Amino acid sequence: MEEKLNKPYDPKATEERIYKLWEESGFFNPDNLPQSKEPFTIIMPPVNANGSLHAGHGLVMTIEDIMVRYKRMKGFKALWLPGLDHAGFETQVVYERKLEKEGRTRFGMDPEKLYKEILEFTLSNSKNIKSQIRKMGASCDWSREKFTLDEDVVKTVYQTFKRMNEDGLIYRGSRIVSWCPKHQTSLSDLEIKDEERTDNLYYLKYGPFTIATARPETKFGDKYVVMHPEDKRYAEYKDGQKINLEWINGPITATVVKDETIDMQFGTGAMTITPWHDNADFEIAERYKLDKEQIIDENGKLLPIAGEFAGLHIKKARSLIIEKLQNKGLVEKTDANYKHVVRTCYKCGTLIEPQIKSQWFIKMKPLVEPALKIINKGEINYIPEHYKKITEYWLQNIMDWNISRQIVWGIPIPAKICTECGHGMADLENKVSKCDKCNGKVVKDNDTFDAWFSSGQWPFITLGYPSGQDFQTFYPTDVMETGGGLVFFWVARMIMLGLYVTGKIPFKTVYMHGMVLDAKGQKMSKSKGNVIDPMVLTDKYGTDAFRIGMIVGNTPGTSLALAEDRIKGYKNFANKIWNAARFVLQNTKNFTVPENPSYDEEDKKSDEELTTLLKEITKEMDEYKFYIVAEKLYHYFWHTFADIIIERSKKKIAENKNTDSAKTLLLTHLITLLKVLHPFMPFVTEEIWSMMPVSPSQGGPLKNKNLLMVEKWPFDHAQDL
RNA sequence: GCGUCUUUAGCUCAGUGGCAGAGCGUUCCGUUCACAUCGGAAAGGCCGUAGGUUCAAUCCCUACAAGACGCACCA
Repeated sequence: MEEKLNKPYDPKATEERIYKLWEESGFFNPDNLPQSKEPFTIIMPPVNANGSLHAGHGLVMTIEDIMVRYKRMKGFKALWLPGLDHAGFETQVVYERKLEKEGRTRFGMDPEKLYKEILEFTLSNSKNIKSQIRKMGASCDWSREKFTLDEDVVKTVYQTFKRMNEDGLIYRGSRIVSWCPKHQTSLSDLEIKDEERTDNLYYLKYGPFTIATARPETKFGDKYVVMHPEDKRYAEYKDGQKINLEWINGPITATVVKDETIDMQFGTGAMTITPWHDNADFEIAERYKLDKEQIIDENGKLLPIAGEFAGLHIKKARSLIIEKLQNKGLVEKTDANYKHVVRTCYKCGTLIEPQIKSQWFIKMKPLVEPALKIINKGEINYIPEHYKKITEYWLQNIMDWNISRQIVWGIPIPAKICTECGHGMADLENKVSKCDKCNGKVVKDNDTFDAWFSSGQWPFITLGYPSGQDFQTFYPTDVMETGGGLVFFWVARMIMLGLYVTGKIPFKTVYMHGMVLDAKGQKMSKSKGNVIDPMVLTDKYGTDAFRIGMIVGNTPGTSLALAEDRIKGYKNFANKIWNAARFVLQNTKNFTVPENPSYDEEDKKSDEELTTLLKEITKEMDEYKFYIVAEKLYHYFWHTFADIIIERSKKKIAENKNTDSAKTLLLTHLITLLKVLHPFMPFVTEEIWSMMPVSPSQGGPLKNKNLLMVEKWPFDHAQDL
């Protein structure tokens, strides 16, 4: 044992061996925990299987591991269920880039072949991810690991789809969706990035009106001119009035529409609408049952309605159209400094082209109401609290959810579509062969589900809903810990779907961590080149240093500037613990802690101080205030235990005065501190623990020894009462 | 435009209705004795601005400013 206690602590010689020890012990699996009482459950946010762990994952793994290790030591039947995410669109985009590099493209590829290739790609990457999760020290139960495309996951998702369909919560509708012309799929609001741009705003003559537009290339089919009913400038024009006028490709007849949503202050207060390619215009057209016409195809090219411009890409067409309008004398003026926000694909930056598409939608209202009710009642504890307000605000303004994606990498939607009337029917067993509305021919729906639809069901799916034993034992789960950015897209949806499917909340507490930024407080991004790889840091400073460095002072919901120096400082701390332990062990050889230890006065005081600390931090652990516990432990260990208690003991040992008191205090303090530090710095503490002598015949310091990870947390509030 | 958060030491951040805290960094001193990945000491802050509540405000309230993030169909 002594040979192992070399001078500096060496994480590289330790971590892999210790993790193996834990894993082989079986204690990651709550079924194997000794004397466990109530369950404590965390479902790991499924990690994108296609890449590597990033700094944010490092924080996730650390926080969740702290929670689960703490509860395990407190005697709970602690389950942390790991998962991997096929990450539908994300992964497909990564794979498409790979194809591009190889000079291939997914378009025209056999979908089955493409799916197989992506699956292979994902599975080979997932090994990497899993070893990185292990590297972080995550004490999750690998025997319960789930992948978002596992057979039973798909089965449950289908059941939910079917049930929602039967309950009338799902409809297939021709609605305007956000279409990425590059990736050839519709996207959810999450997958869209707003970008501020300065463009030309053209003032065009439209008969007696002047209309302002930034997108003249969409205007071919515009035959409605809309204005506010109270706009005095246009009082002479009546709702429904027809006006003949000269337009881009010749004379047309326009119809006047009066609508209150028009902003009289903007432009000229009059506008024409393009319902097929604009959300607002679509809404207006829906309200008044106006015609809708497609102008731009799925690739971003103009359709025959554009006349001589047909087949041109809209990017090229704009200037040509303006040129023609100018020649016709229809351009009144151009404002070159028009600042506005455009919507782009968050992956490729391509301008989103709204299109009307037939897709599956979920009616959100009936799902929102019960969710709002329970959130309002405070049945879900939000940390930090203001996320509750944010959630309520969002839920009150929610729109129906488009769950269809035109990509292969995902769970296929089990449905048939009528080729004649467009009606869609859920078809889990592949039995539907005729349209149940018009008796027409049907084809299989080729779309896949939005990955959030399945991950929104994650807490109960992973636990084997509806009949699994785990579902009975571990659901509702205790904590959902994830990034603040996912509060709507994932957390709110899990609450709604959890309530809908199981009738119960999916988790009692939502813990949201902030973003991990670079040392200067900038968002990390590949293009900026400021991405910090957690694996580089753990390799350099050790996982324990990385973990506690991510935690100290990092309050929930607040972003964290990750400076390397910060981690470096905690490497020194790991070493400090190591050396203090060496001192204690070397100086207490052949010493036995007496049954009823008696301390001298100052040692007694120190012993009481530790109890006070334990009381405080246990309360703070229960309140999820890890940032303060970590700091207190750091401080106490270094500046009280090492600087005061150890220094004091040196004198006593040298003078051979009150040595029993000193040695007892050293050992009991070390044992206790190792335990409470363990959730934060599991490797170094477990390693030292393995070297603590067991002397059963002499009654101490440890009568028998388990792994530190399943030792009892040294303070219990219940005893305190 | 709406919403949420932030503003405290050079940097990153805790914190409390009653002389302002930590880590890192800086300066000075110290190498046998667990650890130089160390020890000892020190410097350093009108707690964003302006009002208000209070015996007392960095903390509570109001306005403003700056920044971050989220939401939104302004053509």
